[in-house]
Amino acid sequence: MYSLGDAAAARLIAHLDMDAFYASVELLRYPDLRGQPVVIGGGRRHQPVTNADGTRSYARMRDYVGRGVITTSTYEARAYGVHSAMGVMKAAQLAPDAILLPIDFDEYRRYSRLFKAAVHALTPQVEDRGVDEIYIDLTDVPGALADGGRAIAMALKRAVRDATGGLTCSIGVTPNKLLSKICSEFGKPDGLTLLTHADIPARIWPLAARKVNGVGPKAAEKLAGHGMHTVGDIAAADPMFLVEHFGKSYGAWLHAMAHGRDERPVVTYSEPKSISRETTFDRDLHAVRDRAALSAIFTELCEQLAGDLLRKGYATKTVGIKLRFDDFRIVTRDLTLPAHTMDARAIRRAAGECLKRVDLTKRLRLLGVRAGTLATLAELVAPPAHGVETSAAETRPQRALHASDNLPLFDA
DNA sequence: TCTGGGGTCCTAGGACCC
DNA sequence: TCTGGGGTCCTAGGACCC
Repeated sequence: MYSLGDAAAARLIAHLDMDAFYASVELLRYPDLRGQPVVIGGGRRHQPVTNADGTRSYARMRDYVGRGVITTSTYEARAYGVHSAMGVMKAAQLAPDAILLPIDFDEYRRYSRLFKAAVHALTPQVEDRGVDEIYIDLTDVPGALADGGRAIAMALKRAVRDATGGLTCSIGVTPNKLLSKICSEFGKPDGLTLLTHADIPARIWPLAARKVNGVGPKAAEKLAGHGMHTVGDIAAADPMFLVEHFGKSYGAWLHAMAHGRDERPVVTYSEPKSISRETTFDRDLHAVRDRAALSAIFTELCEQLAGDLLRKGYATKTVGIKLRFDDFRIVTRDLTLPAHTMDARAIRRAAGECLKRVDLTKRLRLLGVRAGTLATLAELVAPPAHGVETSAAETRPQRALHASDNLPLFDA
């Protein structure tokens, strides 16, 4: 049954964020590093070495050479000014003696499954937001509305810790996702913050606009240009002014956001919209001079993408490419096929067509291939109402693509 | 010696159809 | 011959997030 009151019904939403997740998982494996500045990132060429006497030797930041960036770091490393997305080479200038560990996504995914399973067991309404964070709808948890969610949140923190062998998380509990996401940052690590609408002026308005999920560097700069630095500044602004300068959609969102309004539901399941593979080269490559190397990389990306599609059970109808030039300019091209496919050769052929539409004078830094307009194999076999037309032949995986296949690529 | 890889959503113009 | 409007698909770019 639906009643008009439903939309306005008070909710209780949690945002759970694992503390320095990748770094914390590494500390479980290398407890001797606890308390030290540790940085995760940079690729795979700096594995720790176990010595004959059982001790371990680790790579130091100062020894790194390459184009990798920092994925995350321990709080001790952050104290040096090191932060995510910073180039490792640059970060090494700030913390040359910090330990550098390679990224091990398989291990982080394993711990991700562990903590999410623990949360699921207590509260089934969970929305995945990547490996290290989730939203949870606590509205229907018995007793939660009575204490603002404190008891269930503490139970969740305990469950996560027990399931992972000691990993901590921070939780924000508020009436919506927007506020909860902000609050999970408060009191990190191992934090718990409860907040209601009444707390917004005192606790949210003083925050820098950039702290809000959805206000990035560009928007923050533009807001600052209009004298708006804090969330409170935006809340005080005329909504018409915001719409005028930031567009109908984003302007209206800014106004609602600043007043702590957010009706987005917790979404427990969604199909992927696209799947992609991309790689940054060790050195910039030229379409003509490095034709063979580029062609081989292009082929491999298409094969990996086809493999991902097969493994996950999707076929694509829109194949796209992404290029990043040496000046960091990004260009994308895509092509919609007459029917869905998951065949590496068909994907490479389509990607090759896309490539022909790009001026390849400048050197390339990155190459990527993307599969969009996805359909599950079930949808292809039994088309839904507005049938995704295809034939069985196109859904059947075919032989692997070989670099020796003579395809018209990088024919600049 | 800056700046990874995998995503989502929005905008906007043109094609094409009714 | 002229005058509109709505809807969807395709493509390119960009902001933002983890």
